[in-house]
Amino acid sequence: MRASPTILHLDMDAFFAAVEQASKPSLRGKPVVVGGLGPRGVVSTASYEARRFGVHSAMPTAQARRLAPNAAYLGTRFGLYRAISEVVMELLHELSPLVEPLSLDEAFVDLEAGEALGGTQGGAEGAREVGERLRRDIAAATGLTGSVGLAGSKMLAKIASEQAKPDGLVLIPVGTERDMLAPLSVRTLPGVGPATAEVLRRAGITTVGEVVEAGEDELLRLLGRAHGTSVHAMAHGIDDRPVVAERDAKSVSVEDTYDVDLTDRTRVRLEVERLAGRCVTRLRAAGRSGRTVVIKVRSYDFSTLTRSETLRGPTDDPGVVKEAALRLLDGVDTTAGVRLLGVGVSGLADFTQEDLFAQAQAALSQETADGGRPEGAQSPATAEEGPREGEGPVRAEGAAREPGAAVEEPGAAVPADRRWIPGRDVYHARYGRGWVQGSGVGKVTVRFEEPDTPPGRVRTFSVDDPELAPAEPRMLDAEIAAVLAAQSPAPATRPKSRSGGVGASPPAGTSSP
DNA sequence: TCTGGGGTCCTAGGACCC
DNA sequence: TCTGGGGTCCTAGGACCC
Repeated sequence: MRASPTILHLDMDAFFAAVEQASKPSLRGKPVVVGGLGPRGVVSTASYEARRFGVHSAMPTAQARRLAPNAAYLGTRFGLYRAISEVVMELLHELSPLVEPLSLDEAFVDLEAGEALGGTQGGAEGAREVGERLRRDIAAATGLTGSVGLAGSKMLAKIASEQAKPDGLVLIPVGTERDMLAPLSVRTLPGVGPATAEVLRRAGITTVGEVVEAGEDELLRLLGRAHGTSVHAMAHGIDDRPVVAERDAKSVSVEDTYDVDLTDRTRVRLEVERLAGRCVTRLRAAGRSGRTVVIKVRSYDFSTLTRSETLRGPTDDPGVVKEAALRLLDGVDTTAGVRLLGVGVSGLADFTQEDLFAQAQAALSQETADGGRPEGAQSPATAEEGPREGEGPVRAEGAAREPGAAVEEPGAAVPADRRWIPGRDVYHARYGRGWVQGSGVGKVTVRFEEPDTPPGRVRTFSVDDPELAPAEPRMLDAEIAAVLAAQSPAPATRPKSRSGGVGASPPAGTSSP
């Protein structure tokens, strides 16, 4: 605990939903729900208007639709959120070099490590001024609101920003934290989720004050060594965790939940291969390699198991990871039906240039020897495959394509850029820019408006109207536009025009020779 | 009303080693 | 002579977070 409230926590308000409202004038002030739109989708973010109906994050979208049938339901657009997040994070870096992002919309800043407080200031009022200025700068740059918490520790700064929501700032003066914490629910403490809260509740502990009263011995008995110690300290307002700028990822994983349970073993194997390919694509994009391959299988009844295998050395070879994943799958019974499959790699190491070069050489020579693509070679189709933002994986069993068929034979399924996901930006040759409001039975409904126009009107077209095409997101701010332009073409900004659709170039080294 | 996707950290048992 | 004992790696599962 430091002497001044110099740890800042920023939390953007209903971030994904707020971005959608900023880019869609007709949705401002209206209930908006962003998340998975399929039959098994869940809510990522609900706007404050939608929360009034009881809709919240992690709720099944089907349940949200019953609670708020008139809300706008939109798929996620991570490329756009990432671009805006980058601009916000840059503003944080102007305060201090010590910025710890927790997600796209949340970060800690250690103000003591920066210049923002100035030489003589440094006290509570200096920190408050920095926080208020930050909120103004964020609003000016993005049109969005964020809430700021300031305190002498991470935990308290985060509690403060929660109390500040929406669109506010709360500073917890150093020295007042114990009294402030005492009446709060144990769920307020970081690391206390549903399971821990239930253990504590059965022991008659529901508030932070009661945790303090229980004493450390009792907590250790109830929660075990590591957890008990941590909960005990947090309840006393003791939290010395430093703000840590950049941490290397320790694992990379990819998973898909299927709209309909998979039972066909061939299809299950095919999906595991595709997931392994996508996982390695991300691994290589990060310049990493990994030694342990993990698969995850969630059954029809939601029971979940993992199987892992540690290789003799780290790899970023898709063939090696696919083989390992399939080997692991061999030991799993999937006949009753699986709803989710996942593939991950952990035990990450940095791959050197030499390693990459040696691997490319090996792959090349093996290909020559085989007279074909080595199993390890990344096929363009595999790199290109995978669900776009806001949609689930391939719809249902039976829709399986041959591996590699996606690019060469786009007719095999509805092409990604012809699936009209609600919320996506589109361009119509006659009516201009707009966004997909809904689609079904061969029709797509588009609202023609842009961030800087008045609310627009709606028109309906055939889903294969040749004059209608997907469009890149557009935001007013020049800086956000620049970030968007820089990241395009990139997988995150899919979909785009058909000619550019193949432009999601795999990272260097993964394209086929 | 059935429950996403991407992560992190912790625990616990068995293998293996000295 | 039924049991050492500590350290490390691997595997599986679970809680938690956004």
